Amino acid sequence: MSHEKEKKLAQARAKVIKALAHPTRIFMVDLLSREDLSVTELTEAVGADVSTVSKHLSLLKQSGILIDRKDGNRVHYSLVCPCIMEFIHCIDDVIYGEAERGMSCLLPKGSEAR
Amino acid sequence: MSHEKEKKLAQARAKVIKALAHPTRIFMVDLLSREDLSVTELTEAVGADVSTVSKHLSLLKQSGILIDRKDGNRVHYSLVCPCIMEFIHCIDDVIYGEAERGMSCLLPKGSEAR
DNA sequence: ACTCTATTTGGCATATTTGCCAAATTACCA
DNA sequence: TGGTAATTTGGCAAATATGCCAAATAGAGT
Repeated sequence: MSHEKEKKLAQARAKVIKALAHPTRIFMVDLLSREDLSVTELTEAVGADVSTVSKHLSLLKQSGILIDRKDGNRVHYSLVCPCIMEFIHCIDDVIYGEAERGMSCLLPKGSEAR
Repeated sequence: MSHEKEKKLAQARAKVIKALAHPTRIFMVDLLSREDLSVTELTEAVGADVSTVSKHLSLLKQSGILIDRKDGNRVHYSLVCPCIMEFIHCIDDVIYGEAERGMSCLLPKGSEAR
């Protein structure tokens, strides 16, 4: 069976994308794209239990999306790669497409018809 | 508690990203970024049960990522928005960053927060 | 040492997701 | 009309993910 290499790649990609696949985690990434924040600050913004937020952050860190930095008592998280937000804006294109059914992103691929 | 608007957005984003958060589905999207394929063709490439593949495709369609087109007996799926692959390539940057811990996505475009 | 505050971890009950089988559906063709 | 290939759907058991509580850990200041 071919495609073995592509399948491995897909697995690695899935691991990262899964880490983003949660409303709270996306929200936090969005916030962190503007400024670094501590767990407490994120917890307030999110409005969930601290332990829950901590686990979300841990997941995002393990996936290579965030890094943490100790600052005395606190831990600040920040985006490793700002391109994540570009990525997410691309998702927004899909959302628009869903709503308007006209077309969404950059180029029509020549396969509309509907 | 503010951020209500951003949270709604995060929810919409999560719906789309969740649809991508599976190795098989990413693999299929990758294949479809090169050419449209039928369910049978995708099933062969993926190596899972047809019903499983069909359900994956249905999910991707419902999320606005794919559209289907009937062709006689068959159904061909294709990417609605090619930008999805950019998104995925950005994910690759994160994967590299994970492996090399050096730096990854030295941005091709004007980025750096926004 | 004791006390806060901040963060992480363990445990667990409750959702959600996944993937296979079998059965239903749809379209083509003889 | 019957037969066959292509696709979807229903159902269900097994695997994962989620979120809260309680308990553990870490740092700063007294």
